[in-house]
Amino acid sequence: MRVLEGRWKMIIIFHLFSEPVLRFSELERRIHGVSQKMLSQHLRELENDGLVQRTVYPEVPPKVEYRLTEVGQALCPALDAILRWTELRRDLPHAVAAANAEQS
Amino acid sequence: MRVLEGRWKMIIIFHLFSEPVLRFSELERRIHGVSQKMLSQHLRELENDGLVQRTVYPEVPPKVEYRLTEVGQALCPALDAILRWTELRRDLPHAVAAANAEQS
DNA sequence: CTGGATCCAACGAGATACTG
DNA sequence: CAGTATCTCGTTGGATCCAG
Repeated sequence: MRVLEGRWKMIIIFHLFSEPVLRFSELERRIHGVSQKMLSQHLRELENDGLVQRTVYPEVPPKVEYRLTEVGQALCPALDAILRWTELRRDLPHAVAAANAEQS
Repeated sequence: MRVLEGRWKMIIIFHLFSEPVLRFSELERRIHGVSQKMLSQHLRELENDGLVQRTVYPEVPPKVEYRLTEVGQALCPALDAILRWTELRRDLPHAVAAANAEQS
């Protein structure tokens, strides 16, 4: 379960979910604020954990594609559920604040 | 979404999911390896984020109960999906390893 | 274009001791 | 019982420079 730990991992997977094949620079552009180091590091970890497949095309200039593996795709329903939860959360933050206020 | 970041947060929520009301020491016993510091710190953060409700009984000895808020409970389907995914992952780690081996 | 290497700051997390 | 206070250390993450 610690496979998902890391500032950008879920975000990377989200992007590879909505856009099945992405190159390094495309991910970099889509994920605002990520550094090259963190992107490649997280991609390597996700690859080692079997969530992401890395395909290298021996060309000049180099071209590398990333896509989710079968296991990675199996995660999508779960991440979708989390995404929907975050949206739900924004819909009723007042109830939360009110409950906390009452409590104290 | 960073609300869930932290080594023990998901685990805490899992326990409050299967056992709706737990005291501090009960959580401490159930979560193997957590320190008091991390437990109370994560519980405070979860409380501030509106996922966990903290109830103090002004008794001697002190008694504090933790339970999920409505928002916290809404997370359970998502966490369940993740849990099921981790189990699925253990069922086909061979396919992953094989794919990696072929790739390289 | 796709990174690797290096350095550094900030944060997370554990161990330990102490308290109302 | 339910924490807080420190200290320390390892890890994470960012910036920058370099390379095939």
